[in-house]
Amino acid sequence: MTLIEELKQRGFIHQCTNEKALSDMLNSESIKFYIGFDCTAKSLHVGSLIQIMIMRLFQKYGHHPIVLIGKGTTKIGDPSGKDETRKILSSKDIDINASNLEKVFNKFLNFQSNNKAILSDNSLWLNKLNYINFLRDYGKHFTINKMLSFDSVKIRLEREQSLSFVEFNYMIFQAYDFFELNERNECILQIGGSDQWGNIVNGIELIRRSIGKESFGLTTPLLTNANGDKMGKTADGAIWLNEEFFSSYDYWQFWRNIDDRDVFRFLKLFTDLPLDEIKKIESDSKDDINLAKIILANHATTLLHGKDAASKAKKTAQDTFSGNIISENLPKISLLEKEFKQPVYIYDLIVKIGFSNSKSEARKLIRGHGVKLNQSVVKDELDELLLEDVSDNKAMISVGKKKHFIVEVNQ
RNA sequence: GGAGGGGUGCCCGAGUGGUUAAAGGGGACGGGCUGUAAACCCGUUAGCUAUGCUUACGUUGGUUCGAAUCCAACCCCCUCCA
Repeated sequence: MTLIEELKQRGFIHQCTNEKALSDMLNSESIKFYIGFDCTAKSLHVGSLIQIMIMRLFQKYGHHPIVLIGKGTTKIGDPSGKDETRKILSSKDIDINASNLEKVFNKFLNFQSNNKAILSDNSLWLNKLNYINFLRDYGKHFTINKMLSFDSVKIRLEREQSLSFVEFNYMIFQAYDFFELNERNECILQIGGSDQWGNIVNGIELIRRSIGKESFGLTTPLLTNANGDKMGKTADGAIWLNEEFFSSYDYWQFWRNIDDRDVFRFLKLFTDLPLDEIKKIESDSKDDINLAKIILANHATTLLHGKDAASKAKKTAQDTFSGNIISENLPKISLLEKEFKQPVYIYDLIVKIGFSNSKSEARKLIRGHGVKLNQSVVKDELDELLLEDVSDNKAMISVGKKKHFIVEVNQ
């Protein structure tokens, strides 16, 4: 099977420029390609995972991924998919975010092999641009007429929301990134989400117009779940990929709880399992789709957090959902016995562990019968945790059906 | 610089002097049903030292017994003109 065939069967391709020529090239030589990641957030989230997985697959077929960290473009802010101006981040925050991103790429890509992945950063060239020279050399290749026709711009204008000149320039810089990578690293392909199509095509055209070379673009579908919602965001926030912001257990749970209709699509996108094996899983799990969800959760978690974390998460889930076993791996609060001289309010503990943002919220949860102490519903919002609730030094408090934590009491 | 329109809770959006912590919708969370699913039904959706108190309708000040609502100044956004 060729790379393009596998990409298609797994559902990675949304649009592609000159597919025939690209496909021939991918089959005959090892190429360099890039995907850009801005560092506007403290971590990547699941929404970027499809981009990471496609890089992984390309690398498996012998191609060189270039991970372009957008330290330069982050200073501007991509208007695509945003209906309001982004906050301007300080250089320090950008650096912190960038290093968090790098940690994740290290898990998915190989930075050592022959066709090793390369990390690049567009502030290398963007920071030293000279405005006049830049406009003369590259600005002439862009027409306002065309720029105005881009969705990212059109939507802002239609909604009568302001689009600053700074943001308006984003697409030019992204096009220029491609040009620079083409010059520096012979990068001939840019991949991105479907919302990046316009920006990618701009880069291809800039390369063609300024130096007459052909380059390629490929977009992945915008990842939505079966309800059509953008993937990766929940009320608590995004499904972060860095463990310090989103635990491996929660990550496992995220995949375990995926919509039925998404399971096999996601197995193809987010695991390394061969396609025929996925087909087999599909027929094996006809009677119990939850088996397939567990496989998905195991594999997706293994890729990001490792095998141990995945099996630990699985075990924790089995323990907590199947019975009364209190799993060791749940989040924990430690208290001393003498602290029980003062009332230990259950709502306070819920806030402490981070399952609720305020005491009021925690109390409302209790009022709505959403909180359990050792499997039985807490009836009064002012109920305290008492020493007699603690057996074997432990008590378990549950918020909803899925969030649990342990209170450990020591002498 | 001129003329006009606008800024309401997580988001959209109603409200033009009084039981308005603010209709309605969306989202999210909790409960029920289930399979840790979807759909559906119900509830919650500012904070706190909690049956009361404190914040809240761009900002600041004013009028009033009482303001998201009226007045003034300022800030920001949009449209048109220069």
